Amino acid sequence: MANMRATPADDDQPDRWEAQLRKGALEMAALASLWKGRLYGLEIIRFLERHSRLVLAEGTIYPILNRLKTEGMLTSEWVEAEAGHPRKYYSLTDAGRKRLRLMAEAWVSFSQGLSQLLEPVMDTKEISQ
Amino acid sequence: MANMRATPADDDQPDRWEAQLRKGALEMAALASLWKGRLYGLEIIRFLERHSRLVLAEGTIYPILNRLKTEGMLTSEWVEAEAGHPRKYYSLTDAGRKRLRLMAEAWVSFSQGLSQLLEPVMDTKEISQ
DNA sequence: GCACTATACATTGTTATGCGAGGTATATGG
DNA sequence: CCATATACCTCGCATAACAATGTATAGTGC
Repeated sequence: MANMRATPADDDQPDRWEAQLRKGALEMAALASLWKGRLYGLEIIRFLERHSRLVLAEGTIYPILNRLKTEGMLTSEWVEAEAGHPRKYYSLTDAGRKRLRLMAEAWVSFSQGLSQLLEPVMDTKEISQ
Repeated sequence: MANMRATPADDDQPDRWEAQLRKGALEMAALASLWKGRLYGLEIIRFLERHSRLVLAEGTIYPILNRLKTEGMLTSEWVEAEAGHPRKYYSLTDAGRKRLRLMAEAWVSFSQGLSQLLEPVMDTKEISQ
C-alpha cells in the first residue's frame, strides 16, 4: 500500500518532483561519500542523510554500488563486525576519484546553468513576498 | 551485461552520467523558460540551450509540456505564424508560477547540499592538479 | 537451544521518464 | 508536385529509483 495517491486535483506534494530532481545525482553522491575513506552500505546511506539532504533506500544504494564496482570505480572488502552481520566496505579506486572529479565539475557547471535560469524566479520571490 | 559499450577500460564518457544528472530538473527548466513570457515548443528548446546547458529532444519537451498543462501549470494557445506551421504558445498559470517558486527553492537547497558534499572533492582538484 | 530482535547485504518487480525514431500538418521555392 | 523547412506529436525501448521482500549473522532472555 505504498503510493495510493488520491486527490488528483490540487495536489502540490513537493515530494513528487523533488524526487525527480534528485535522479542521477545519486551515483555522484555515493562516490562523494567515500572521498574521505571507506564506508559500508548502510553507513553510506546515513552519511548522505547527514551531510546532504539525500535519503536513499537500501534498494537504491546497493544497485548503485554494484554498478560502480562493475565499472571499476570502487572496490569492496568484507570486514567482520564486532557484533552482527559482517560489513562490506567500499573504497574509491583511482578511476573512481578521477570520475568523481569530472562529475563534480559537470555538476557545478550544470547547477550554475540552472541557477542562472532560476535567477529571475528567485528575484521575484524576494521582492513580492 | 546488457550494455554492449565498447572500450570498457578508461571509458570516461561524460554523457552517460551527465544525462542522468539532468533528470528531473527538466520540468523545472521548462517552467522557468516561460517565466518572462510565452514561448512555443521548439522555442523552449532553443531557449534552454542558450540560457543553460540543457539540450532537450522534441520527444522530451512535448510530453513534459502536456504533463504540465494537464496539471494546470500552464496554458496553451495556437498562434498562426507568418509562414509555416502554426505555433502552440505556452504560458505559465498562477499555479505554475507558484510551483516554480517552490521548485526553485527546493533546487537551491538540494544543490547546496550536494555542493557541500562535493567541497572536499573540489578542494583537492584545485590543489593537486 | 529456541525464540526474538537487530544489523547488514541482496534481489525482484513496479513505475516513471528521457529520448530516438518516425509520423503529420502547413507553407515556400524551383 | 516534389523537395525543403518549420513545427507539433506519438510510440516504444532502455534506464533507474525504490518499496517490498528475503537471507545471513550474532546477541539476549529464558
